[in-house]
Amino acid sequence: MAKERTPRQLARERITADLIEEGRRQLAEHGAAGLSLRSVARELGMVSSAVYRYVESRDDLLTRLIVEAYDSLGDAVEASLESSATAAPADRWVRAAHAVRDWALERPHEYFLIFGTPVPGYAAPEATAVAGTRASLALVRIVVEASERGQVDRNPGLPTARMSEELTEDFSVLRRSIEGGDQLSDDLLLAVLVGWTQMFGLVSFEVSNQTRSVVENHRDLFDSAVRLTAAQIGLAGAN
Amino acid sequence: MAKERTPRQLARERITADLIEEGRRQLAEHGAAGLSLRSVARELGMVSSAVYRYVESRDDLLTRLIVEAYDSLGDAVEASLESSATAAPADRWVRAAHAVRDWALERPHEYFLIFGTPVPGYAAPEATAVAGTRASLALVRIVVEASERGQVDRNPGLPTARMSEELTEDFSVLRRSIEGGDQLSDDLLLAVLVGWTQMFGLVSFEVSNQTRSVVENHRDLFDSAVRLTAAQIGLAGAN
DNA sequence: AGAAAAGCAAGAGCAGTGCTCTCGTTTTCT
DNA sequence: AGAAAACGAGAGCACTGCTCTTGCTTTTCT
Repeated sequence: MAKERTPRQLARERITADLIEEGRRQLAEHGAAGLSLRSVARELGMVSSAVYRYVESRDDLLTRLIVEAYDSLGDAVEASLESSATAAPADRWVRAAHAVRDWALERPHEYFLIFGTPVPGYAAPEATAVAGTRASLALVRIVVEASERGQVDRNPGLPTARMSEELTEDFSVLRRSIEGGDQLSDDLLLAVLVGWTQMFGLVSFEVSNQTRSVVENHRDLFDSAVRLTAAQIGLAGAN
Repeated sequence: MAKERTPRQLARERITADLIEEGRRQLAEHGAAGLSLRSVARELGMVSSAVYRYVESRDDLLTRLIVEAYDSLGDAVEASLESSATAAPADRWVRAAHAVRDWALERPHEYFLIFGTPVPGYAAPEATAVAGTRASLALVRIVVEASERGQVDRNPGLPTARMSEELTEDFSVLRRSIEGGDQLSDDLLLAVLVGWTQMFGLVSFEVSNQTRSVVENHRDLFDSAVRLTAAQIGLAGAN
């Protein structure tokens, strides 16, 4: 019961990988709308019907590319997290945010694949749901770890907002799904969610060129913005 | 030299309007990817080549729909602004934000047309740039008017973030392009931008179902979130 | 080892798309 | 009234995703 793979299986794996690779190439160049199975087949020197042996449909290929993109983004953010393990929480937050932004600017099409318009008839399979949370979880972890080290200082001047009972109930559930989530008070959790959505909102705006008439130095704006959200969360080292 | 329109011109206007109307219908139902000129023609009982008398291309039709969407969103937010003229600034902010959210949830496809993936070969014409800023400007106006009435209270406890010289220079330019922009200090302007991107970020997440596993009561979360950003901006009436 | 089964590449074909061009017809302008 | 412009219809091109059939090869079962 060894794990020997027959030549055919090996070939299959190689061809499938080539397919995805070429798909990723075309996606990066022309965007999701410009990804064509026929063109992928052509580029790989096979006839169009042959690719259906390896990929169920165009949507299937797209789904794999989405998962890949999620993983790639997750890798980038987690790498940032590790490299900043000893830094001040606020700096960790800022650096992780920059990791997201850099990643997005480098691969706008892949970013849109994740955070843009749900492609064709959408309904992104649940497969993506797992991989999809890595980047977000990484951001949360910064706050959790900071809190555990007593490096979250929510002084009384920090603004808060009232929440409905239903929302605090939701927060209880959410907290339980986060490792070390009991570190996060309702106020803190809300601030984190706000910071989280703020960051992705700004990245989205920038990647889709929606901030072009607002500012010239996008990087500086982003830096100050996430630095501000770090302060609003109460992360130590924000000033 | 009266402005009498010939029957043909009248028919042209009517048909063009019908075309856009049917396009909007299909967009709302199937999304931008599912918008087909041939299908629009079919639905209107004309042959596919005929629509090219009224619309240059598929992208042209899409562009008109984008402009329409921008205008529709702008209308919605400005209407909210007027209806809340006498309310506390923080409440105006929250209500305007809900206007955006409600609008987006009602027409997700049109929302994505504006804030989602740049459709096909993107390069949204400059025509959209004008209409595009209305909703954002409305939010800014809330803060400007609040400031003019002395209803912005940036007490010393409010977090801030340092900015580069280039960014403050950008802010100077930006300020001049805003009516009453001299009301907005650097810190305030940054807070507004952060609140602005936060709001759209959260709406985007919700419309694209990215918050499904985070919370159940999305409306409550949104409400508390924008209420918090109102407080972070320093709008009076946030507590 | 030999037969059956499964996997595979290739081609033809279907239905759909955006878009162009031509050809009569109708409307408008001079 | 005659010239010019606008129009609807149709055919056609190049492209897409996807299916089905046809032979051939590899793997697996007996």
